[in-house]
Amino acid sequence: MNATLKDVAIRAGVSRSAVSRAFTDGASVSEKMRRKVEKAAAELGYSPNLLARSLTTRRTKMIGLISNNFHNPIFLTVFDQFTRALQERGLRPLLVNLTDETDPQNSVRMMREYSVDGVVVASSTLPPGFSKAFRDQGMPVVHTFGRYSSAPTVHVVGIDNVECGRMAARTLAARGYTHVGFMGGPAAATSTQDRQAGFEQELKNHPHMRCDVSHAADYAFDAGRDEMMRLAETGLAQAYFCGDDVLSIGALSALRDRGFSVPNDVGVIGLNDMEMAGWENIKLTTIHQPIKQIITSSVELIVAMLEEPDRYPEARIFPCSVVERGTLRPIP
Amino acid sequence: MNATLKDVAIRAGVSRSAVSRAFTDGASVSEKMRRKVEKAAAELGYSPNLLARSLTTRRTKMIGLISNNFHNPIFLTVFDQFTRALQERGLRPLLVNLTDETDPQNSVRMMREYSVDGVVVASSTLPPGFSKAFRDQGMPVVHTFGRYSSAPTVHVVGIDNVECGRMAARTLAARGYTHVGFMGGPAAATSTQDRQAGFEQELKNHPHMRCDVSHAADYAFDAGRDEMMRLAETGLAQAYFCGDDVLSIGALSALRDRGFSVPNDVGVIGLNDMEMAGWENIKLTTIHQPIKQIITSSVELIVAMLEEPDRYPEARIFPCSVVERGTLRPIP
DNA sequence: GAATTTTTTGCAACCGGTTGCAAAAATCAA
DNA sequence: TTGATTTTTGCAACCGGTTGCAAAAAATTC
Repeated sequence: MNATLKDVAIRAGVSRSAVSRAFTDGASVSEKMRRKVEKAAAELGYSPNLLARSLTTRRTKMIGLISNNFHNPIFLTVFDQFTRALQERGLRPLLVNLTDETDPQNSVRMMREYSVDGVVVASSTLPPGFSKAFRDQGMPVVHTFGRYSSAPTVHVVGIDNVECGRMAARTLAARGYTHVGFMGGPAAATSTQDRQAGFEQELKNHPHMRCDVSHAADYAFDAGRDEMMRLAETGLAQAYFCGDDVLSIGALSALRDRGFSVPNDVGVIGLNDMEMAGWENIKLTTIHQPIKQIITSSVELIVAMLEEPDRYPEARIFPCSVVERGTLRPIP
Repeated sequence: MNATLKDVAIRAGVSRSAVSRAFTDGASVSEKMRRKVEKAAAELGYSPNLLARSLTTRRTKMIGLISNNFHNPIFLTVFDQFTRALQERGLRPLLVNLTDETDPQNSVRMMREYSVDGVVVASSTLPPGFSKAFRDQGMPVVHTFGRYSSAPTVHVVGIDNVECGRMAARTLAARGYTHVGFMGGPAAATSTQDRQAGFEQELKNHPHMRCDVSHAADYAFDAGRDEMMRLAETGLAQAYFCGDDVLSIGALSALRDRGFSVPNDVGVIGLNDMEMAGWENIKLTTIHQPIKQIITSSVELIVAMLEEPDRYPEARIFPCSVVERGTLRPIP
């Protein structure tokens, strides 16, 4: 059906190797030969089969992009950035949707079956062991939004969630709140655990501050809304650090629904600074996570690993900062 | 590095064909042989290379998933649904991000290079010619959210945008608005053109109604907001049909910002019924598009085409319906 | 113009699988 | 037990490419 190398070779009256060389740059071919081959190829509408090629070159130019969060709008940005950055480098993302699965074995097998050149795990909820499973199979892997560790076994690109927790606590303290709440995402998510740990740790420096802790079932609007509804029944703190913007927006919706004014009655600070956080009808005060830089860096890293698979693991941590909008009361 | 067929064959002391057969179901292998091979394979951690296999079977089990909208949150749902539905059928999506490109030739070549089994074009803005280019190359293709045509040349799954336009006009007419506005997405998008056509067509049945027309630069929050800001300067209609929910939400933000009350001063009706449209602080009246059904159907269709590539083209059109929330004044 | 060096080309083997065909083994019938 | 039939197995060619090596062609040197 589609023209093959052989067809082009016959048409151009040359050997198959010659055609192959004409299509790989850096190969030893004369100008005359290249032109002859290109002409024949154009006439036949030939384009090389990358998968057949990968058999010998051992490069498929495919990168497995694994995620388990298709509910948080932030991930649309994440996919956008990833696909573009990969495409710019001639790579293609093979998308894996992991909903509810945390056992890496299936994914590892699948990625091996497809001979992807590398794997990007884009998730703030999967445990470090997940990405480690790929490394153990000798696959280049980068865990984007993964847990920061001072002794990483796998390349991690993201933020220091513990520090973000601290930052949130400091921000609330500075505004004079004395009874605060941490509303995390799923308790099993590493990002939630770390943000909580940092938050509580910093509060120890402010002994007069009380802290409630609770968790939403998911990093999603509904989960945040439901959890805040529940809290509104049982009694509210003065201000909440929500583990994520989409949770915060859900929480805001619940608060307004219950007749509470934000920030007068209750304050909210989120994390991510997603596009929506800046919308006029939301105006969420939040901690900015530099998504774009994180992803660019992740792609650079995975590309570097293609050249140097045994690269010494590193953690690339990007600083975050508070973006002041309208959901916390001003500094007194 | 990774164990190959040959390694397993040697270890099990059988021929390579035997190993191959043990891994393809329906092949002629004795139970004894299968067990022997599986044991050796397990010991070596072998899993077959799907791409090498695809060379002879001519099936890669990869589906190209092409989209050009990574700004509309609705597409996160779209990707979620697509990846899951494909995965359930043992297929993998190879994601293509098309930002700003409407020439299909590049994409076609790329999809051929990767020998995808089929292509799903998920876009309401790309012209029919785009998906047709794949069909012309003999590739199974489904255009999801594509333009409905009574004589489709390519399989289309989606809604009747013209009818949606009419529906919006009828809804506004029933509420007694006499000066309405159509605020579309990009003028080049087929969905915008069709929605506008239906809208204007229906208004002809209501000669007392006046209609303004304008377009946002993109199907995105900012674009909707900017466009409504502009309209607020030059004079507003009583109610707007916005070509999409995310545009509507942008428009709402602008209206509230400019001090207009919705629905008292200005009414808004959107299209899509995205998750956010139901949020408490938004409560957008909109036309529901059955995304889930559309995608399930799209995947069923592309799977069917793998068996029957020359299947006669069809258009699968799903009905939409108005979801009443809080952004239009009640029927008088 | 011959000898030497460099560049270009084709041969043949290989990448990791599948598959048609015929031989071998197992099963069945008498 | 033998012969016929069915099932299982291995051989070898193939899928669509790449690549090391040696021969051929072109370029350079003297």
